[in-house]
Amino acid sequence: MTTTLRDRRRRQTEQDICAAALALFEQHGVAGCTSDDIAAAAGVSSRTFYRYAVTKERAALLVQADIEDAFEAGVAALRPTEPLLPQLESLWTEVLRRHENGRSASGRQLRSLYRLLRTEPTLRAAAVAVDDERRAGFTALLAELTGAAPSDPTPRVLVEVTTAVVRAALDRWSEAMDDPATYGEPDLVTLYGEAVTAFRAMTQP
Amino acid sequence: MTTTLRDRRRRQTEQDICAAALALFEQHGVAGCTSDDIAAAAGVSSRTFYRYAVTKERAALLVQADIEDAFEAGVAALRPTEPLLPQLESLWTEVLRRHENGRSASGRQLRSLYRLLRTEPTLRAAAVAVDDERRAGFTALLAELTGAAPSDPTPRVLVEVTTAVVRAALDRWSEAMDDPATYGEPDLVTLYGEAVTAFRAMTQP
DNA sequence: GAGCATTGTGGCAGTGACTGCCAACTAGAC
DNA sequence: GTCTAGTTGGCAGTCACTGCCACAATGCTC
Repeated sequence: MTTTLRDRRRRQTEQDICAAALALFEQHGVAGCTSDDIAAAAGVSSRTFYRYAVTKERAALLVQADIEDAFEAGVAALRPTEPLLPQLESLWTEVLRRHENGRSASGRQLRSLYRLLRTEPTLRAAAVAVDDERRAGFTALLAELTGAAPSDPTPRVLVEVTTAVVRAALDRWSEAMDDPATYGEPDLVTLYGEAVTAFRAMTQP
Repeated sequence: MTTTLRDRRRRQTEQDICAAALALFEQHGVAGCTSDDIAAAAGVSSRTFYRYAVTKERAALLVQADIEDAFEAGVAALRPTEPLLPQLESLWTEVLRRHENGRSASGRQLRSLYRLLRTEPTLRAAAVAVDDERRAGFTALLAELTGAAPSDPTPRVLVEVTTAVVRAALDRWSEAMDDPATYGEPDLVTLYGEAVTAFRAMTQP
């Protein structure tokens, strides 16, 4: 067993905190509950709540850490000599498909989160902030992988643009949950595919 | 005179607050000064400081409001029937050129801000949050302008992608200021041009 | 399985960011 | 001049977050 007891505990309390935050945010709104409330609901002291969550809002964002970890791992496994844009696009497709499962617990939590993002500006602010941090990591990784010169804009543009398309898809996903009339059954992978198509259409007229 | 005295006062204190925030952030770091400090330096009470700045960090971000206002105005003046991507790209070029002036006061403040963004994570978090808010506005405007269906991903993708390229350029700009050895004389418009070139290269292999 | 090193946890006190409320003021309209 | 609406300042209060320290649990080693 490579995972020690401490590791498992750690992951467990992390999940507890995240679940508690999502539940309370949904029930009372972000402004309607305190960090102490979340900590208590997760069965943990206020102090350790902050050790895990760093910020009240970020507690709810822990669900998507897995996704971004998966993407980062995928970036490390790219083939730097072949065209990167299509590789990154199919990597995103793969990652999104694997995590969007509406039947798994984390899949449902992910939906909760993105529903909340539409109505909770402070939560959204936190989300874009962590997103930005992660992007910096992706960019550094990609730059190292391709051996690009530090002044070469390519890695940055690549990361910024591909994540921009993903963001467009995620925003539509959020919207679709509150408004199923306009969209049909909202399926994240499909929405991402449509965003990629729109992207292609606009770059090749 | 269409601008009333109140308007002028308002703009003045806004600039005072912004200038004070930038100065203190540069001198003592964001964590090294309180919102009261900034308010006092701007000659205003703590209460009205928050009325203008909303957030301690956002005080410094008021400099770039002009730029985003200019871009938004430009979006409203686009020709919806012609290809939008090149229009948006030249709009950004235009807007950046007009505001990057290193000799004007606001131009120097803009540089200060972007230098700070590299070293101050909380400031950067606030910056990406306001950026996100503005993008939502751009997207809504563009959607209305083109008369796209609400389920059409095109406006969103368009805004996300074009701003993504700008962000890549701005990040390199920040970096260039602290490291003039790697880059030559950092010129924002040039950097943006290079980012656009990289973008083209990666979409048309 | 006892003892030691490492890591995780809780409690507490303190700082400071932000808000609601109200009272005083000031520009603008007539 | 006066009335109205927008603007400001001063509290007082809440709550997010942090540093510090004592204590507990885990993992390692013999």
